[in-house]
Amino acid sequence: MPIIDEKIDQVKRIFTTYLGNKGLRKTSERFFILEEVYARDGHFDVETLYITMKDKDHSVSRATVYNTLDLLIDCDLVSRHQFGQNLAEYEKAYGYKQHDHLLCTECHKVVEFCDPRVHNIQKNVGDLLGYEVMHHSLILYANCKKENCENRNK
Amino acid sequence: MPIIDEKIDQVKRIFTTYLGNKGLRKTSERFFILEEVYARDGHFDVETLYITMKDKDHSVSRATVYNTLDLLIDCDLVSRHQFGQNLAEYEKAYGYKQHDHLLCTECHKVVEFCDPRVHNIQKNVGDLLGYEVMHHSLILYANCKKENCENRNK
DNA sequence: CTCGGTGCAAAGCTTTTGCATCCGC
DNA sequence: GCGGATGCAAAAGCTTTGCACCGAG
Repeated sequence: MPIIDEKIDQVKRIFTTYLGNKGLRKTSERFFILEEVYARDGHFDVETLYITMKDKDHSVSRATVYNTLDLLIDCDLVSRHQFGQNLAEYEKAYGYKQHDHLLCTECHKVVEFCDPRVHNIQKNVGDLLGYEVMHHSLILYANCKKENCENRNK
Repeated sequence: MPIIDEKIDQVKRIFTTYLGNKGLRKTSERFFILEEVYARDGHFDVETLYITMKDKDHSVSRATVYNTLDLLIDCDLVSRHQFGQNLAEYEKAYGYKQHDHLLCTECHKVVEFCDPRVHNIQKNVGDLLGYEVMHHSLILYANCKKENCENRNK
């Protein structure tokens, strides 16, 4: 059996357990949304997910999408990013390396990177201030140089 | 003359120069907004600034507030933060130490902190990926422990 | 059978836009 | 006086909410 199938099964088990522990119902809509999220690569917004599911005959309401994504975030299966000013972007989170984002302010390209020092800072600052840091958001705003940016001034 | 007065004069000179260089007009509204921003401590949102100015008989339109804040951000006199999902918060930036934020997810308190390693990461990652990083946003999401948090479950 | 979940549409909120008027240069 | 800036209100866009109906437990 391909690794990808194992992963989605594992994720479904985690979600099932989470729903059980919280006394929440295991509705088909919630699992359709989970499947669609994990079938995607990279970032997506609510509207895109909503349209895709409608096209696939797994239609759910926008309200249910928002509600379910909140649940998935709560059990760490999904992460939310606020790149722009008014549009939340989401991303599957289980089994993928923790990473941060660099945004090009010229062409709006998003590059993912990973630096272990971020985690150290998170830990140290938490200890210093007397907080337990659960997670973080680090965004670098940058200008691409000409040769790196096929979309410049797009 | 108090230091505070020197600072606002300095900031006004910077803004005047910026507007001059860009060929933008030096309107009274723009300087009223600059004054009000620098009279404030900590974070504020557009609506609060708008209401305060209306109460002080320096009434300007919301559109002008948004427009002017964008200019002030462009010349590094103001910084914008996206803490919540739908509300941008702003802060004066000139002459204040660069810092990042820790948010308590229990009581929504915001704590500022400063860690020099963040700047190193910004520089290193930029060099590695071939970007020039202009600025960054780092937010730590944390849980306060009981004794640190007078607002718990507020 | 109960009550939480869903769907739909309307409402809410922040931010942007269009257009007539105003004023810095 | 010209063209950019402002003010106002309407529009836009994402997210939340209210309510009737449905279906998991």
